[in-house]
Amino acid sequence: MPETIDPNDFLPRYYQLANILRERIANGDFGALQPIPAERQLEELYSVSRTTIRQAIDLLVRQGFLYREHGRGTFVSPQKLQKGVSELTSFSEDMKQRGLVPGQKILQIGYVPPPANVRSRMELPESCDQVLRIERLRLGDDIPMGLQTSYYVLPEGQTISREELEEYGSTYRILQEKFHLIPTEADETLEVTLATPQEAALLQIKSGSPLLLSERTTYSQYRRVIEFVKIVYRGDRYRYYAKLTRG
Amino acid sequence: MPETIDPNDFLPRYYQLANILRERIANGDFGALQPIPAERQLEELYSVSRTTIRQAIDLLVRQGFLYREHGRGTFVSPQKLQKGVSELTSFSEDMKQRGLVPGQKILQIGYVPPPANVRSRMELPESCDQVLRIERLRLGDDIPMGLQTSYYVLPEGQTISREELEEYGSTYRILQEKFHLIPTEADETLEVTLATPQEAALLQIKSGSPLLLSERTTYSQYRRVIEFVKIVYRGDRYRYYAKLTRG
DNA sequence: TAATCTAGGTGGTAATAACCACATGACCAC
DNA sequence: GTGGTCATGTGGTTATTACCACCTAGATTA
Repeated sequence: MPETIDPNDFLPRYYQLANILRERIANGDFGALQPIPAERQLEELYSVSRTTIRQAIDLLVRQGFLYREHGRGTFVSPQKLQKGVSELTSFSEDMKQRGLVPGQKILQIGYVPPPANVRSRMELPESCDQVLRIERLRLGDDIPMGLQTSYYVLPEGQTISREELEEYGSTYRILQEKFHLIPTEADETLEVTLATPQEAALLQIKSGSPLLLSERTTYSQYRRVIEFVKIVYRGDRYRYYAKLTRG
Repeated sequence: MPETIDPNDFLPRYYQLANILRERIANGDFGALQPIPAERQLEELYSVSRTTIRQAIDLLVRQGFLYREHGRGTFVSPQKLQKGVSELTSFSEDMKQRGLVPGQKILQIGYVPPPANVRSRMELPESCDQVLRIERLRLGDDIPMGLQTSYYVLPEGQTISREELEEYGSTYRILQEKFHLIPTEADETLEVTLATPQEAALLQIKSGSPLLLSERTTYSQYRRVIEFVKIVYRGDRYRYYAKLTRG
């Protein structure tokens, strides 16, 4: 990890600086609740303008690593707040963040005519009569965590095979590496349901057990819908985290 | 609503401009998916620098009203995305956003020694042996939506009376107007539970019905814990919304 | 006709300069 | 002591200028 800023790097300077500072926070160079150097000192330290310094700090503040106090300084957030505001993550990333090994068992994969609710949530035109549907049992440390049904509209003539899915593990990786589609934004709803006998059997719980139902529409960098994902999580194994801000 | 920027206003110019633009979006001056004027045009229109324009737009992008496309322009988000990213709201604000009239029935209010989980979530020191506990039935359009238990540590010698609570309606209003404490950030967890007989009776549902359990620790502008709130929502009446972002 | 180039638009990044608002601590007057 | 004042350091706001990266449409060319 370089500790200086390279003006010729393909990454913008404020982004490089944010990475450097994030690294230094992780290293413990700056302790929790302690101030980082003042903006005008950082100017000298890294030989960039205050504009750039502030852009980097803005980024880290939004990501929850730092907070500012007018007239006092910029400080390192306590550990537990260093999670990022409602970060969009795949199931695999989510599991890793929780310290579990993500896993999956593919139940079904194939093309289907989109159900009405899926059509509506994905803003599909009338003309679209086929979507890719993937149904998977999702595991954390090999224990069933949830049942996931996801729908995709892929670029003309493209598809995802069962083999690819097994190889990559994460659909987000396939979307990015094969189709160059970057999940950028999502709308998610959470509610409560009870397990149907089928769900219960797959999740290894009693029928009628409470489940946390998540439905998410994900958008690409082009503001197009990429996927619609429904996951029912085991109520006894899954807890949802959010960080909220105001102003 | 003024449509020009007053340099002498106590609000910063970028903030005034954000308000003006948000208003114009709401008015339909700029249609969904349509571009707003280019940054260099806005400079002329409102006689402020591009720095200020970009700060205002940044704000509206973070709040979900606009999105940018490099080389093309800045566009108005489709309606459903105009919700703001994981905004920290009080129960009352939440209900209003859903188009319901918030209500409450105060069940209990008084000082108690903090339970262990509350002590831990509020990061209370050993020495703190009394916290204000408020238990309320929360209503939306006069129908029970959830059961809320909240805990507060207030400034020395200060308190909240039942009468104040009934008058103000929202504890967030009391915190801001009486104590000048602004809820700024919160950590929230969501999980599933089943209604106890007591909860069921109050919420007018069957015992054992599924509930959505939210636990939230709220921080003030000084990064101090203000409150810890536990709400159990009726599973059949409440759905949680979140907007997630990446990068 | 179709592919290519190019001018001019858009947002993105960056440096520089100035001044404002808030917090703090040293100092002084009472 | 106590309280006010003020210098100084911090982040907050704003203007100006410049150039880069990307997109689009119209002109140009094969």
